[in-house]
Amino acid sequence: MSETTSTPSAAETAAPHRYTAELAAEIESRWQDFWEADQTFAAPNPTGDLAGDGELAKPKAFVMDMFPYPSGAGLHVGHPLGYIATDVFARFQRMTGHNVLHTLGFDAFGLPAEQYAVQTGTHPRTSTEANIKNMQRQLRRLGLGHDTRRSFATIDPDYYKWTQWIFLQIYNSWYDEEADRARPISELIAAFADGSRPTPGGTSQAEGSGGGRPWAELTVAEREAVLGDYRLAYSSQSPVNWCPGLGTVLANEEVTADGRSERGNFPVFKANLRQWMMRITAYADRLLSDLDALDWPEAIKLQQRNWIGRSEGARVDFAMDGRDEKITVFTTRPDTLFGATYMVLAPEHPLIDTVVPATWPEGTREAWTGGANTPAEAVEAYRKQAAAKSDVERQTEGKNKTGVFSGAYAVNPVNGEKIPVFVADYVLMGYGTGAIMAVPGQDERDWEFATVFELPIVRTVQPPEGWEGEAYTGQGPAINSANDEIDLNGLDVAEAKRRIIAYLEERGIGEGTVNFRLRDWLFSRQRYWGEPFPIVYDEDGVAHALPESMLPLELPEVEDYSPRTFDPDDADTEPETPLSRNEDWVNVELDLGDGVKRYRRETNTMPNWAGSCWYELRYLDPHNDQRLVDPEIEQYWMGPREGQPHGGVDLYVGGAEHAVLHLLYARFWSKVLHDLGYVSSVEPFHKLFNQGMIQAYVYRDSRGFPVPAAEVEELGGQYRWQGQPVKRELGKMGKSLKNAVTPDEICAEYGADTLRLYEMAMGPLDVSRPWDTRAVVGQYRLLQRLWRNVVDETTGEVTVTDAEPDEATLRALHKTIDGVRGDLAGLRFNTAIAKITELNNHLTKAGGPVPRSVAEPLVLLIAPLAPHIAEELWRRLGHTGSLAHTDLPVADPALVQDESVTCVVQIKGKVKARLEVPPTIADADLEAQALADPAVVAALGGADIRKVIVRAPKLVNIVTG
RNA sequence: GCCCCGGUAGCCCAGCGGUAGAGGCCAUGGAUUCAAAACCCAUUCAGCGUCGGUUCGAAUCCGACCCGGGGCACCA
Repeated sequence: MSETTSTPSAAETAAPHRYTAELAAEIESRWQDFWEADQTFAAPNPTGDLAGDGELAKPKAFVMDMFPYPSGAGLHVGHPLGYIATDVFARFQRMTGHNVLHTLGFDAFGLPAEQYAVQTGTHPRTSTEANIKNMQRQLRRLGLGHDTRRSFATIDPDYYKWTQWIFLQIYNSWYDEEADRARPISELIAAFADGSRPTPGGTSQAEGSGGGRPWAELTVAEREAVLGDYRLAYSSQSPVNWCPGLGTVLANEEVTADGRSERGNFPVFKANLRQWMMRITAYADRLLSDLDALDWPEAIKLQQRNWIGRSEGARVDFAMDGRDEKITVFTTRPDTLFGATYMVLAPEHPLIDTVVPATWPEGTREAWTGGANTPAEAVEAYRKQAAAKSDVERQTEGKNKTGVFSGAYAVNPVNGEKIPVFVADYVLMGYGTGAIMAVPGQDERDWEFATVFELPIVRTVQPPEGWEGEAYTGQGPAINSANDEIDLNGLDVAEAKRRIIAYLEERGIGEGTVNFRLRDWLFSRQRYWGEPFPIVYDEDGVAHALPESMLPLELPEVEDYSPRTFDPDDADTEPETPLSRNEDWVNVELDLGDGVKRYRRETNTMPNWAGSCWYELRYLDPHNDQRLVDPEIEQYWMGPREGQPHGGVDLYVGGAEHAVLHLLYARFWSKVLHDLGYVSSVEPFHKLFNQGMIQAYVYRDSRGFPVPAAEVEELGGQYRWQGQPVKRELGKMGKSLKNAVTPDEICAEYGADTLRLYEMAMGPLDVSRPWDTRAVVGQYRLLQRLWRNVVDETTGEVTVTDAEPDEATLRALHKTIDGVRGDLAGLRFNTAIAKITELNNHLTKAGGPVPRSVAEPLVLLIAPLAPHIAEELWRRLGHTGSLAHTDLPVADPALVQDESVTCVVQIKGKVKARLEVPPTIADADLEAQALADPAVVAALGGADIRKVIVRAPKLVNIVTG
């Protein structure tokens, strides 16, 4: 050991009891151990294995984070921002008389975990569990007050047993439109069986159908086909998003606007595949209307509303010219029906094949034929071309309208005009009916198409005077809209819609209707690392649900768990499920109630959203092996109550990137579980808060490559790395940008309390801001001054006195108490810290020993933010046990105001004098005092006073004539 | 193109009709030290993105525009 390290430094000699990083580390690990041993944060349930000793007299508070993927990269300082915030809030709630449930689990299935496992060549479970351990270590070091008894990971068989169980409930349910809720499928079967509900005929999209025959006469396969059209989870053959680069299909929500996978940014193609779907569309209306009573950021509500995309309009039937078929369209502008001069079918529209004539009709324009000899050839060529295009290509080709004439004509039902039917890819099969009536006069897209193909344009809404634009989509009186039976001319848009809908309904050729953009949720993935479906197929290919007794259906151990991925740009590929490679697992003999038979297992797995769709419920009752959650416990923590009509978690904090995906899916599952009577809450999350992102500077060299940010030096506004100039930009924090800062580093340098304070003090929680390691020291200094206000750095003795604080200190304390309570309740942690700092600075400046009656409330106030140092000081101040459940001080309203306030006297808005006055001064007294002030008299110079505005006690404004 | 959110000191941010500043960083000066770091004390720095309007009074309310960030985007 060298001399320099063995000899204590002068500072250590002078102040051996100073709050240093070493002392902070010692205090922090000691209190973390104490909390764990003491189970300080264990929240009692009303009943069950986690029930407490007595009555749960306190109001509850259920605080939650969006749980993390256990990434192999470990945490950087941006990750725990939300976890610290919820911990501060939870601790605050605990100190204001609440029974607080706060814990954290892990969302450990899914693509990221699997990809990481593939990269590192280890089994997903091995790497995932190691990552979870590492993350738990990092998080524990931050002093998060979690009820660790309630933590779990979605990959735990005890957990995913219930994920599978919920899937079965959804599978075994249907949506009763009349009752407007989900009901068990058994009730539907009973209704079919006793004839109280007729079996549907011929509408099934599945092979075979009931065809309206009595239920008793249907085969098992036929019955299943009928039920498949009702089940809330069903398998169907339909166009889905196929992503060869990921080797799996994706939900619409996982595909970006430019047709790429949200994860990995690979191209996505349309492919017709049999996949599992969730009938989320049945809940479209409720998902929309229930948003209103939620305490969510407006931006998120708006995104959900847009995604659900409710639009009111009408269905209208157009008869085909000379044929029996009709084309049904959806339009939001039935009032413009007289202006419909052509129609368009989506390339995938099933009617195309039947309506295309053998030859081009007389007089077909060359430009409409796409150069083909027959309509069939033209359509076939166009469909091929459209199918080969990825959504990316459709996007990059912009809004140039393409299409081809089908050779068929339809008839406009209100004016009898023969109008041509086109096939064009600007109409999407997935929206409305996949067919439109085109009204170029009032629709920009139709106008463009009509221009390209020289189709007639009829305005049916009078544009305003001086209108020089093309399609007019605004309000105005109807024109050119009358026949012998109806006259819309002169009516405004809304009234014209009403009249025409009534007209269409009378004649049975249309009806007012509501259409949604939302589509059913594609629920199967061709991956290994997900929940297996509890479904098997018999020898006829009929699906059967596994009974609850066979759950959990565990993932088999396989040699090769990696997904089959393809050339990302090769649309002509098909997914292959990893589980299908395992014949021993796939082929089973089971007794499902009618003797032992051979079955094949479903080899798809569930998407990673499945596990996060209901985890809030499992936190409540994590060890229950009889039900997913005890109803009494669910009612206690999440049930509807005053101000929370739909129930739900009291505070849910997470990133805004889950605005649609996770939050929409979780809401959907909540509603199903509610309808089926398993939970009392209708919504999972009452209050949602989106935290901002911690950004970081990225420094790039002349080639544009990131250089290690920690090694960059700043010289007079210039940034240099190893002598060479580098450019600075603001970006995300991460290993690849060489700017990651880890919580471990900051904890080692300053301690967890400093890190917590810094992250909370950087700015409002919902705002993104750049990380600045140099600035962290500011919060460290605060803690050092706080420590020094209580503990003598030289002797380690507690220095507080029993003397009464002076008036100014007392008022400062109560103002701080008042302000901090309000700020913590409102998640304004940055201003709460500023107020605590202000009080602490006041005490530092006052010098001398701090009165106990000030030091103790100060320690309590900072406890939610910097819990370790607060616990330590509280202990040194003579208290036993933890302060975690001690009540925060309450401000005396009489002491919240200053003794005197400065009143500003303005003349015509300009400050001319200042007066020290009591805060309770009356308007008249203040006015008199202001007018008598020598400076004011001088400034007035005898001018006429027109008006005096008094806002006691802060302001007097004199307006002169 | 449409819809949100935001532009206040060199930087991060308070203030959201009434004195432009709560807090922190940085910088500078002082104190301390044999010296330095740390700690302590003090100070500098903006007229609130731009232009109009409302008002006795606007950073704050309203309108238009500019800049930055986010979302949506052939959805009939």
